[in-house]
Amino acid sequence: MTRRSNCPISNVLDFVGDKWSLLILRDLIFFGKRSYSELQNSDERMATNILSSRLERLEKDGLITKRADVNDKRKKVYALTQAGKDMLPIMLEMIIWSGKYDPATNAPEQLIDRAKSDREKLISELLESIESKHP
Amino acid sequence: MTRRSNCPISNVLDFVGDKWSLLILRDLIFFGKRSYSELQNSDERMATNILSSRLERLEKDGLITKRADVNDKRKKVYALTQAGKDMLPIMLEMIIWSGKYDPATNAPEQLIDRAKSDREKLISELLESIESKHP
DNA sequence: TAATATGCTTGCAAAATGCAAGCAAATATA
DNA sequence: TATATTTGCTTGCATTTTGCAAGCATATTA
Repeated sequence: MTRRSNCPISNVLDFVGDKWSLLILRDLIFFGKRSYSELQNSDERMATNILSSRLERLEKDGLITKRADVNDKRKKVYALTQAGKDMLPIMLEMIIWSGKYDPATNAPEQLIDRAKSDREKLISELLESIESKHP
Repeated sequence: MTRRSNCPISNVLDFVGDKWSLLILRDLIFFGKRSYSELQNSDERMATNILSSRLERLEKDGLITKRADVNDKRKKVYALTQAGKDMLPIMLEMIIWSGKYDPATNAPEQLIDRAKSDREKLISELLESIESKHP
């Protein structure tokens, strides 16, 4: 989206202020997904054309990268940039919010607790777990 | 938006996953706005029909309340519920992100620094400053 | 060599957004 | 007291975005 103002909140929303972009980043961070088909199979069932356009935009905006898979030439490997990884704290706060207000949340209690009281370590562990999947 | 899954991130996006809702909460928290016309005059210039529909939805979703103004019967007073206030940490993380990646951000350095290293106190101060405006 | 998997694109209908104008009730002004 | 202005919206319409379904080229597997 074109920049609406210099407000730091508005700015983030210009990048990921829609229903899908953060879910793609979530899948890359929390579920270790890397390919198009994996991303397509999330619980929320994003339409394939929307997924395609979001991936394009996230790449253009520097939040993810897209490479060819060396083993399977049909596949592409999607990965987070540092800017994309740095969206994680925003997501953790969302997890905390839902932990408080959504009785039906599927967030594990332990994750919510750690987001509250062991943030920094949780963040490094989650990001390290990505590294191990992107050798 | 209708609930797409039980994911805690998806859940928050179901409430505020659009370009405008969080900016309304921002204006209520950071700028102490309370009336329709004040909300209409943000830098991002939201269309009035969109503002109207978002306020309606935020109220229905329990993130804000709408009362009549006792002094001026034309006016309505919009205020945050606790659930709305609890979106603040999410916004603070957005401020931190923009502080790192947006060279043109208008976020005061002191705010960014405090969001990083003095969060809890910053949160209470911001929320208290709202109280004083909603006596 | 045929079947299947993968990562998309295309076409179209439906929904959401954005713009401009208008409008009733309350208040301020002359 | 009459008129103008402010406030908080609504309405109508054009544009953009989303969602659904089908299709398609290339690469891999059977």
